[in-house]
Amino acid sequence: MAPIRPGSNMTAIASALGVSAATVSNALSGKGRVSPELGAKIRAKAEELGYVPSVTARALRTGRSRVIGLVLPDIANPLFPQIAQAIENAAADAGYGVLIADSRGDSSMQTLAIQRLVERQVDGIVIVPRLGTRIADLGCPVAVIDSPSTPGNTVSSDHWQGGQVVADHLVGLGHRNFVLIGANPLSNVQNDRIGGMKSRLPKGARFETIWIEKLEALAGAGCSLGLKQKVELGFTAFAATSDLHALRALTELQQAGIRIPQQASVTGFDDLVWSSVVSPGLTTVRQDMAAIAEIAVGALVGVIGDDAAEPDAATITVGVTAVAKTDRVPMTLVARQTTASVSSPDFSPASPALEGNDP
Amino acid sequence: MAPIRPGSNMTAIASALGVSAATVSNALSGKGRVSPELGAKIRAKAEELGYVPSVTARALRTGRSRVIGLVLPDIANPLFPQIAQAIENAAADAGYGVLIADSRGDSSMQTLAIQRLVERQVDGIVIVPRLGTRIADLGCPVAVIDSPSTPGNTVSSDHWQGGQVVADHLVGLGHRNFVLIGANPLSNVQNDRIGGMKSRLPKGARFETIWIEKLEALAGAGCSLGLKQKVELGFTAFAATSDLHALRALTELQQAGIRIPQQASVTGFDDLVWSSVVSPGLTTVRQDMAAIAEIAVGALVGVIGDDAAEPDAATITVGVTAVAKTDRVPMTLVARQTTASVSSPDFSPASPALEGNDP
DNA sequence: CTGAAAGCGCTTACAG
DNA sequence: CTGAAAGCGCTTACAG
Repeated sequence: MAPIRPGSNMTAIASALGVSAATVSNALSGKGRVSPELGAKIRAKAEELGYVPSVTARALRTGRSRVIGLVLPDIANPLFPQIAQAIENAAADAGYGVLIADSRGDSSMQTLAIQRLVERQVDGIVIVPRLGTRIADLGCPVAVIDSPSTPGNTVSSDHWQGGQVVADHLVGLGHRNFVLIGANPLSNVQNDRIGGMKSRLPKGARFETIWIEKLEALAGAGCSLGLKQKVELGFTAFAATSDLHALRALTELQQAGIRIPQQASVTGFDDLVWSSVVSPGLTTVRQDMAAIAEIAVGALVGVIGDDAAEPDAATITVGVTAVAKTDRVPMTLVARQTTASVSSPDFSPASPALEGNDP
Repeated sequence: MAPIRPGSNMTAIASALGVSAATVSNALSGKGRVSPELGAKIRAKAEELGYVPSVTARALRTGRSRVIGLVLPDIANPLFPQIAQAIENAAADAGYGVLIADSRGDSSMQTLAIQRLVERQVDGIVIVPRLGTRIADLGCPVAVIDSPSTPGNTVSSDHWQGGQVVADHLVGLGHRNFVLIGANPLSNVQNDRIGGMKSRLPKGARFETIWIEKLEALAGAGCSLGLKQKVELGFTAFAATSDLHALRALTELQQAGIRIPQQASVTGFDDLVWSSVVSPGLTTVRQDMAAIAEIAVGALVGVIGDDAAEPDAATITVGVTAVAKTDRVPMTLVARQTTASVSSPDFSPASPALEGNDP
């Protein structure tokens, strides 16, 4: 097969104009000094010939590919579209392409997926690490998106604050009896969210936390989280650490004949696609992915730098973590269940007011 | 910044062994004839030095980047994770990387996103086209994933057959009164799915089709599809062309106090993440994304070819469509609502049996 | 079987 | 301000 790219290269422009390729390069990059007139002529000719620079040649020469990699623990994660979109946008704005990696759901494949990226000579990698994973030195700059509670430098939403926002909203609706629903007690993100929620529950509020790791396992008939019983026990607010769990709670409650939001409120996190589609809509908290992506990509680009690759093997930079400090990006409430018929803001259940049964 | 990659290149191996770079290249690629002993020595030394080939240099020399692009109309599409994962896997198996493109939700940006990909010299592009979009000649091989009903060469699930599978399932449960729910009457995919469903409704069955394009608009309080009334009119099966619409139907029915699956069955399409999480689970139809991705990537790789780029400008290949024929990949039912209390398989509604009120 | 040479398209010191 | 030269790391005819 013939080459895909149009035939025009710097040499073509140079010879068409009787100048050198170096001058064309200088004119087009604006780096070397070129007379205004010649510069204009060169740019015009480039335009005329439909010149498209060869990123490949540039990469070979400069040692920078202008591509970053994106790694998620599980590409099937419902948050992936939001993240990928934000990263791609931020990268494109910075002149970078985004190569994706998938570990095929297998934890042990994650390293291989990252390695494939490195072999493709990405200039840096954005990683949303698998739960509990420490990212090894990759030999290239890395930006980690994770909870601020995670050791090491990360960019992240302020999940704790997000939890507070949800709790404030629920408390404002009059709720005093909370069921907090999490997926994994080892997740820093989820612990932050739950911690933030708890921190805003008023004196006398009652809460209970349930962790449900394998949500799909409940799909079988008869399986349930027992949420109906919680309602019978006087719980009225069901606050999940993810929209997926909130969806489970919503449908299970509805299935049990509980009216939402009249008898109970359900909230989630992340404003995933279905939260605006279910009836009633899910109150949730949205991450500012654009801001997170900008910080992550910006940090990466900063470390990658603009200087050319000097073949100075002695100073090979290994395992740079690009994000220099822990950035916390605020989250915003998306309230879709704005009413609730909780008896009164001062309502206390018949059972003694507990500070919770949590460990 | 110093170059990221380890210092070892072919020249390093060559000089360490006192041979030429050409021989190293031949030994490592297995293309030129090299004596078995020398070949082994070279491979050992490469291993020892931690040699990683420069994809950049190879790309510059061969004219092929070994990267393909992936373009979806809307990266926020809930099917995106499934597709991206499948394409990435198929591409990795074929030795290709995957660069993503995003049009930022803006239809007019799609062309720009594709152009960015082309400028990065991808060897080919996999496109899931925006509704009604014809893909212009891109100057590089393209594989289109779309409905088989779409003009031109495409790879696709057999959406019609998928519709039949759903209908067969519902009919088998005893349903005779169907509400078909689609998102967009202009979508070939959805028309195929609905067409397939209709084709399997038995004589005397009644059906009605409703199209609901802006699902999110329903999130507001009071908005509804009026599904409760449908139940009152005797409809028992609600079959949507997407899990997102099915989710809306499920929650709206539950919200209205209808018991699922006792009083009505709800089915969707695509086995999106929440279909196994809601209560009760959604019966749905799964696409074989792995097979589709393999066909798409395989076709692309076939067109890209193994031959080197001869600078034969006269035969620049423009707008190749890589997929040579319309492939139809069968879909499989995922039944999660396996019971229904429809009076009897021969039950006919009081109202006259219609062939449907559809145009 | 092995090597010397050219070249993919660009950028970057270094001269002029 | 402009150009000649070298080189990023590889592959591919072509000689030997």
